[in-house]
Amino acid sequence: MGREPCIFGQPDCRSCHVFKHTDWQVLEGADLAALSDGVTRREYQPGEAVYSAGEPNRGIYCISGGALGIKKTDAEGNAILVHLAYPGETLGYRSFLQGGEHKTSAEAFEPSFVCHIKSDAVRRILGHNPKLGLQFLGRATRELEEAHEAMLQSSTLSNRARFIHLLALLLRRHGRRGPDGSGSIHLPLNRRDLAGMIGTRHETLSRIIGRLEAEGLANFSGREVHVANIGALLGEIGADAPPC
Amino acid sequence: MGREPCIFGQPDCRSCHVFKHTDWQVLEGADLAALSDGVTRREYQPGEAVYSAGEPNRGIYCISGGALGIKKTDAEGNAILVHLAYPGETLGYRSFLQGGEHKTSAEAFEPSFVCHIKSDAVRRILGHNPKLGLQFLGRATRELEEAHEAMLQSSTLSNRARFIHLLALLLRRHGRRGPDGSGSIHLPLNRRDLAGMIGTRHETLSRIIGRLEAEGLANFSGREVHVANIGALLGEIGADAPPC
DNA sequence: CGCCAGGTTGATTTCGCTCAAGCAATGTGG
DNA sequence: CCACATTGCTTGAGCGAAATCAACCTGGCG
Repeated sequence: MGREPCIFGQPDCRSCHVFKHTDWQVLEGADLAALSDGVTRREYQPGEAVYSAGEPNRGIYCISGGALGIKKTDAEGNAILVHLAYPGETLGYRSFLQGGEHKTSAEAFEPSFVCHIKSDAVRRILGHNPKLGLQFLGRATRELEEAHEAMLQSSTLSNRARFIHLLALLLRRHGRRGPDGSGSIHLPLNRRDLAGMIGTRHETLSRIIGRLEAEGLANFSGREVHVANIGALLGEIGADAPPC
Repeated sequence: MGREPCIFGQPDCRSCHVFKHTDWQVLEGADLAALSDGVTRREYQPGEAVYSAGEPNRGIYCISGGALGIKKTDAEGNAILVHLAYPGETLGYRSFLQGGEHKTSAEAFEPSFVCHIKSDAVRRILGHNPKLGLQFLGRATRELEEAHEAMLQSSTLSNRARFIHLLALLLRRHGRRGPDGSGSIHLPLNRRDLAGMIGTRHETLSRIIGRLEAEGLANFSGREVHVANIGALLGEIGADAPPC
């Protein structure tokens, strides 16, 4: 048989295991019922797109399991990864609100479960319940801050320092950390996407990884990474600054 | 005598000349009155800060005249300009919503008039009128898109191409354009800030400018710029792409 | 077996940063 | 009115980081 991309019926948001971490947690009563009525859950395999840039918006998505990447691509096909999305996050609210096409693509990095919510339902709730809009607003401002932080980093830090930052972040999210300051991780991304996250080419990333291994700071074997001393790794980037 | 930084009393938002371009345009009746009650207008001279990174948020701001720059600075003092703000725009809503300190600084580039709105007033309106929150949400998503666009550009385009983009944008906003495709502008920023907008050093920008002059694409004399053929300038960046 | 995608490595060159000096305009105090 | 500091901008030399082009390796798969 093998895997079939299963489409589930209407799950009930009230009993969803991530409900209290979502933007919808502020809803009650009729709004909550209306939400559940507009929801369909579906599984996505790695590499599969939830939506792609250029498509018209068809509603909003909410992640209930897995990990997704939000990519932006230019006319020449260069792609950067602008965000990693995890369970509880809302996707596609931007194009939903601006009423146009998706400007980014959302792609599963692991087998993921994503709920689709009908436009009508969201629009109706947004129109009379200020709380939901404020939740979205909070999400948007946090993402904006993340983007500004990335802009600052990309113009002040070296590629090497940015990659170390990224690695530390992925270790926190996806990794297993030992009590001795070590950590292991199965990377959810291939080298190209990893390079896209720090705004460089995959060849350059390959060299950076080679250097980190030579210095004994980390072991890479395909997507498996082992870091003996996370503190030493992070010390690297502090030491990048002038010893003033 | 000379100029004194004048603080005006409470202007009436309903009669403000930019009112219909602001986020507040959706307010009516009592909300509008409450807004006007919470407002103070004040003039800022070039270089003066409306708020600075690290300060606690004390309310939000609305620009009624001039031009401001939103800067983000890191620990080493490197600064980038993340946004140019014009009349009608709302400032400081991010830290206001997240309840913390300002993560960016807002600085006048021209003599500017900015209204301050008391936190209480905004919080009260946001709590019961969904429309205002949705306006803010729209603003946040547009800024987010702008930030993502900048991230993509900074990792795919050369400094030269980014500067040409910026120049074209400033020409649209601040410049006078002739019917023959020419354009003139008095730059609202010094070289350092200009460099900060494209994520490079001022020396590098200076060289880029020198090259553009040598190629006859633009004339720079201090902050005065004249472009003979905007089309040719923009053609440059299209031509940067491989002639495939 | 050949093909292909993902990854590594090498050689070369371009780009932009750093450090440093120089220059013009402006302001300041004696 | 002159010596002097200050600020904003430009220029030069040298260097290092990273992009580019290209070859090559590896494991999976029809």
